[in-house]
Amino acid sequence: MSSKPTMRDVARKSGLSIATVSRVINYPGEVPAETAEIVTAAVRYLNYRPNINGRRLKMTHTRTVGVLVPTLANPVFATSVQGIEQEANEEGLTVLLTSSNYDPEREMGAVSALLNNRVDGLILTLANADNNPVVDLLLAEKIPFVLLFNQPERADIAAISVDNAQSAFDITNAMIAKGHRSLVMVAGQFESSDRSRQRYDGFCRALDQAGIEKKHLVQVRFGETDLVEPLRDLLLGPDAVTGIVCSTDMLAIAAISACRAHGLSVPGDVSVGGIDGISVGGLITPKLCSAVQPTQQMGRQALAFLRGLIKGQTNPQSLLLPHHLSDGDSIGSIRGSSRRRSSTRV
Amino acid sequence: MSSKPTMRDVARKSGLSIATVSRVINYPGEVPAETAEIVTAAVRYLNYRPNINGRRLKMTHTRTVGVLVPTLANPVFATSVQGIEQEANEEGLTVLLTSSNYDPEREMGAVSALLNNRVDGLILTLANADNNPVVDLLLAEKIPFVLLFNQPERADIAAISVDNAQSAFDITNAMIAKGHRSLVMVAGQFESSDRSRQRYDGFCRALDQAGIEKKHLVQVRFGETDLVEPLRDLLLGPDAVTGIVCSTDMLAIAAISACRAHGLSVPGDVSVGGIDGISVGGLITPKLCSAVQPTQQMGRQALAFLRGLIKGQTNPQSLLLPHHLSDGDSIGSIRGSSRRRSSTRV
DNA sequence: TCTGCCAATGTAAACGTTTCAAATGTTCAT
DNA sequence: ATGAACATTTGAAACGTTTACATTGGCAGA
Repeated sequence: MSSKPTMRDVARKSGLSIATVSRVINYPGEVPAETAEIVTAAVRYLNYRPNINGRRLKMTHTRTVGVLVPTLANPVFATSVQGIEQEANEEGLTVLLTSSNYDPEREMGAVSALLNNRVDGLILTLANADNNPVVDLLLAEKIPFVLLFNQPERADIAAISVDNAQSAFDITNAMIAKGHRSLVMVAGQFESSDRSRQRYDGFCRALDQAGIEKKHLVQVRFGETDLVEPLRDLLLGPDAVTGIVCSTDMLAIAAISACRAHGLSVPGDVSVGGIDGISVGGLITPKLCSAVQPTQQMGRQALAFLRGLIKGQTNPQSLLLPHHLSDGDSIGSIRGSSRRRSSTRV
Repeated sequence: MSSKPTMRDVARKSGLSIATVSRVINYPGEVPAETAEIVTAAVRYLNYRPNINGRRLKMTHTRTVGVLVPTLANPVFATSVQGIEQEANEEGLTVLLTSSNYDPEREMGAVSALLNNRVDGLILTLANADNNPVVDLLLAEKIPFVLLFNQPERADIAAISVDNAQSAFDITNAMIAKGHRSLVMVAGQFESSDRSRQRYDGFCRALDQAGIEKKHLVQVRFGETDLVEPLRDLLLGPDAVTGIVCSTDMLAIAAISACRAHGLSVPGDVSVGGIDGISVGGLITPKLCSAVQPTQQMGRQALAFLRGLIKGQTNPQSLLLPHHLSDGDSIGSIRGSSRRRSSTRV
């Protein structure tokens, strides 16, 4: 007997029927203690473990949820997955994880694979939530899903996010409040992230409100961490900026590094702010100023939300969680003289 | 017809048998182009997607691998999972991800859940690879598995890792070479990570070789990022250290932060070195000196390795990948005067 | 003793695949 | 015309569960 023991084997061993065994395993309460004991003894003796695939085939639901994130390399997504996992674990749900690498093309393939697995529902962070074929597919097939970090325009889609535009608005304002008038936003490419665009909108709104005309934008491929060249002109050129607003903390950390590489100090010469609130931001020097979102909590919420949808709860609601500005020291007051000196130095 | 279309539906629609449909889907080459066309038309028309659970039940293998990591919050593991995912994706394998949160108790539960899913094999990063009940279970059940980051004592277990002791030895030596004689290692608790212990061993070996008697050790819970108190005495006390070797880069970043909090500069007053080589280490100031392991590559390798075992390749081999020291500037030459000044300053 | 009821257990039919063995058709040399 | 050889296709039996329904037996009430 080399193959794995099945329920039938347990039944034979315990002299009971396969149905009783099944009941002992799934509804322990509905079976007399003695029989349960016999069965569990056989289970232990044979080292039996239920084949979940048999169950999944029979049952209408699989107690499995699919998760799609752009990448695990950015701690903001890794942390959200942690939250999802925790909550899933507590509920005895299995998580199927995939990543798109920010590639809209791969999103469909990944979701397709998840659907083939007959997941009960999905948690997705999409490149672009609006006009997305994946969203259309899911709606058409009536598969419950929750968007995470996306802020779709349509109101009938469940989504958990912070207010992206407002986050960017706030961090930008924090710089403006310190006297900065010449700012650039460093953002991931808009095609790869609607968050990027929304955050850029918030950045622009803040500048507009302050009556600042000049709006610089530097876009980089996702995963790129070398900002030395992309920022050269804006840091050293004739109309050099004094503040860099980054659409993610990862970019902010890279921006600080680039400033240093150009001989500029942060926040002495240039101020830098980020968005996301990844934990490492609080450990580096200067401590990163960021619009912090409750990332892990958002993951948990997303799963809780999804469970509701799976249970049949209708009318998906979007949830905008509050963000807050962290008290870092990567944003400083403008000091015209210091900035001039360092920019002429090169 | 609200329920999902099945293969039977496709067969009916295309006027062919269910067996032919199956063949078109699984072995497209072995079927005349015309019939294939008819079938795929029906598939498209019905929006049919194969139910993987049906297949998994019938087949002996599931084309699914289970992955267990301590946490995704540490980029070193997140990155390795990225590597695993990439390779799995290319092979059309599904990844089931779980995390133990460094808790040995939870390892068994997590692996058990993965086995219930009938994964074809496992990639595990265990708290402690030696005398581990999970390892025993897997060996007993003859489930292929590969350890990642673990360096087990037994030679008959497949494992992919760098040489942990040697990594620590090298980074420690780098400090000694700069004149440091008073060193501490900051490590995660040994019960939660055999890597920690192995790295501590390497640290000790380097000190021994240099004839340094005093071996300081500070152990912290995993996930802990506040080292201000744990390091207070060793940074400010009478026999303050000049160098901190950390068993992970995350700890190293936290250690640098703690030094700053105590008014000490890195590397001016204290040198700090890490192990792992997480990417953010290269972006912060000072650039982190670290014993770098090819994390993502290790993930890919682990999966490639696992595929071999699943295919029946016997005699699992361990693989020690090379590490290298990164050229950072968190390790500086000893400057007795400077160190004294700053330590008396407080 | 019989009836009816209830608790405990068992029987058997799915669930959606894959795949072996068998059936059907087609081609071609004889 | 016959049948061998082959290319296609099909029927049907698993795979390991869950669960509606049937069966069993014990026991209370008459």
